[in-house]
Amino acid sequence: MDYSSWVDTSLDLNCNPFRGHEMGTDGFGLAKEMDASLMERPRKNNVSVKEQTGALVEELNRVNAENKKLTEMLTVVCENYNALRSQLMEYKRKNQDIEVVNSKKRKSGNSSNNDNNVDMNGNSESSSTDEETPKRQREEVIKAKISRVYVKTETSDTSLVVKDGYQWRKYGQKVTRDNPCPRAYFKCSFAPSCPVKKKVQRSIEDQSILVATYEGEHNHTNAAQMEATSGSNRTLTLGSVPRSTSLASAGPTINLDLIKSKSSTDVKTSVPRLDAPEVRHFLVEQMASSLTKDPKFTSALVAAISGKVFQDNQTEKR
DNA sequence: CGAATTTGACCAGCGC
DNA sequence: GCGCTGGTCAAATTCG
Repeated sequence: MDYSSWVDTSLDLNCNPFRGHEMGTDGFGLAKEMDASLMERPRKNNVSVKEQTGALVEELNRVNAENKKLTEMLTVVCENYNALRSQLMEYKRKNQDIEVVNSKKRKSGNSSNNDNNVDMNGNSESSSTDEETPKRQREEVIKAKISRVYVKTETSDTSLVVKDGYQWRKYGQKVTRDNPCPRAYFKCSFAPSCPVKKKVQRSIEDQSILVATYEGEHNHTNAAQMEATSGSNRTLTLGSVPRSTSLASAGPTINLDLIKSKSSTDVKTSVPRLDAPEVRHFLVEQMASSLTKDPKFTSALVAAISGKVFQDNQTEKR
């Protein structure tokens, strides 16, 4: 059975490791169990309504327990992620200091695609005491807000499109020296005044991975935030430019806003509230759509309903 | 027909 | 100064 389409909303959480058979790691074992119980129900003609109600209540309790467990696991995952991230920040900062000393000769404005020399605190290192024009200062501010996102795609997919919830207009494409795959240049077209640019190029090591480099900060709200509740967009981006470096699977990605967290001390404030009504609503919709998209679930539902109807007809005739 | 994309030309920065 | 390279512009083309 292919549950891959369900993985999207379950975040790969194995919510119920105790139920062994065929559960996989999709976190939707419960749905399948309900499914099975629905299938069984018509056969149990002698089961009274009371017993059925009791079973349903029991099932509901299990759903609640599982939901609680999922929430707890999600919280733990978020906490672990934050801890790891702050460690990574610390490590990068230390590396940065060393690298800056080694590369003082380099001009500050020369940042190629493979240049990882970006201060995560939003400060661009400049050792020169030259007078700086406002234009140059502005450029440095923009360049300081650089983030990179890795998106895994199908190798057959030749388009350089990274769905991140924003609207982009392609304004150029170039083959660069260090990578035979062309690099595409995008500008944010959601707001005319938005200064954010995006470069997308396939990774030279793994051509199935798209490397999207964001420059600048959006000065408007995210289009995905507006579309999220409609359920049409499977990408949930909370906040502005995704600051995190993520290796997403082919398909939907969940980008968490990390740009506002300048230090590890305020990391918690940047984590989206999982109990926020918007997020809950979105998750519920995604889960519902995941269920309805599965043909086996719908066919089982149809079988269960028709079985129930058939059963009712039989009892009425008696 | 308007919007989006493509693509060759152009420009600026850098190294030699 | 010249060539190379990355980035941007804008006319041409394609697409919905």
